[in-house]
Amino acid sequence: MTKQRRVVYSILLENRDHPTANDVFRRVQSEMSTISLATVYNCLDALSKHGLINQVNFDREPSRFCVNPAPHVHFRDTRTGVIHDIAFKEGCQITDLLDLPDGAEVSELELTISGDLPANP
Amino acid sequence: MTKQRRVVYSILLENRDHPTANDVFRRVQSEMSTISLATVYNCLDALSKHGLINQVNFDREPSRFCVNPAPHVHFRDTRTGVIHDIAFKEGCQITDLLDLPDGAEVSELELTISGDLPANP
DNA sequence: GTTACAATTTAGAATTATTCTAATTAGGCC
DNA sequence: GGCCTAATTAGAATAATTCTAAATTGTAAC
Repeated sequence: MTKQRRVVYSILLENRDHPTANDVFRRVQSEMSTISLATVYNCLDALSKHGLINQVNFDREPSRFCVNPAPHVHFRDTRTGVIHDIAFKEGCQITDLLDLPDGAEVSELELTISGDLPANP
Repeated sequence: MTKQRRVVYSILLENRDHPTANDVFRRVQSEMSTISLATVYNCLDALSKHGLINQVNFDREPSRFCVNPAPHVHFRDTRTGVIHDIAFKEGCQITDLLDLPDGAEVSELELTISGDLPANP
């Protein structure tokens, strides 16, 4: 854990809105003006490799980053653009629903959903 | 349906190995040497918009294209790199497993899995 | 058959998220 | 302090995709 990685991580914890690397860069700059974008990428990568954060990909948009350590999927509200973390229901295993070949071992799984949420009254 | 779109589509039907736009370009070139990469992108986009094909994204790798019209997800065998189409088990709705907010309407859903398949004996 | 029009294709330039490179800096250990 | 490794930095490079403007095609009307 370097100074930069700590700052990047704390910025992510501060506002869990699934920022892009660039968003993170701008936010971190405001409290560590000498940091470079490459470092932000390095830090995000290091944090990701150590399992502290997750990289979230919607289609081919810029990657976003998520500090939620619990297993979950992502739902983008197409009206507002907000990305919500969606938990699994108690005791549910997504792979139980799939016709996976015998012996298949899942190592990574990413589920992204887009759709509409009813406007809050 | 233009000539180019027909060729792109037939190339995809011919070999369902989830090629990238570039793969498609090279294959199409062999029977229509004047086609341009931009056209391949246009065609893939048009076919995709009309629901004939699906764009498949694994992390930030180049998009791949899939002609399987049935609902399914993608499993990449990390050993061979091959991408397999995985069907849902009978009558299974992935969203049933999720704690979606009330009234959420899913319009798109992409599930990608990486893992190991046992080597075939 | 020609003309007019819109949509598509083409080639190449532009964009942009990300990665790479090489040089500098920082931190830990003797 | 000096040494060593890893991390950071700035900027260039990469690569998938999109954009632009000109050329082509196909179609429908006349």
